[in-house]
Amino acid sequence: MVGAILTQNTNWKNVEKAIFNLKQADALHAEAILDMDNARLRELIRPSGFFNQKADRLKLFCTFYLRHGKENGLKKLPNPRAELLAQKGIGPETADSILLYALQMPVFVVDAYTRRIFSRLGLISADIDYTATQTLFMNHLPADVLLFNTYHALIVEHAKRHCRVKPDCATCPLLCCCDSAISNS
DNA sequence: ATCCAGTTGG
DNA sequence: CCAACCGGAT
Repeated sequence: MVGAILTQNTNWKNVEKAIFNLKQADALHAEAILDMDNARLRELIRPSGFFNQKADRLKLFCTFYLRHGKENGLKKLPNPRAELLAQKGIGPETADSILLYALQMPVFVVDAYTRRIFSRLGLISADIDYTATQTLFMNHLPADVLLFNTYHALIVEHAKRHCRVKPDCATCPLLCCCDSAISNS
């Protein structure tokens, strides 16, 4: 859950450093994060960028998390997703990441990579929003936690290896079925 | 449409 | 050196 918040618009490598810092400080849990003064927390999570905002968001989330009785409490809520979205600093992707990766609920996580890859392939339009993209995937896949988990991870990996902003199409495994493939380069 | 911000890989 | 980074709030 900490990772889901810290990785907002940030490279995961940087998030790992921040999480490592929290572990070293024996502070990778809600109580410790809340007990820490903000200056200290900012320093620990600094590598993940946007550290002022994220320190505040982490604390707000920890309060929310404890108020509902940690993981089990969150999972038992009538509508966990709506509760998460009501928190400042938790948007659709962060909420869904928490639902899927932390609470093991079958929710498909959409990110900028998902839309970039699939719009380039020609399977969705470029301006489709988060919810519509998510609905499309969930209407065409069985609701399976492990499948959604792996599928999203593979999308991230593919975007980093080939389907970057400046794409590397030459060695792309999806070259054959992509509308936007750049012939050479 | 802008701001938030340090880190990494090319 | 600089593009890019598993977004969200205003």
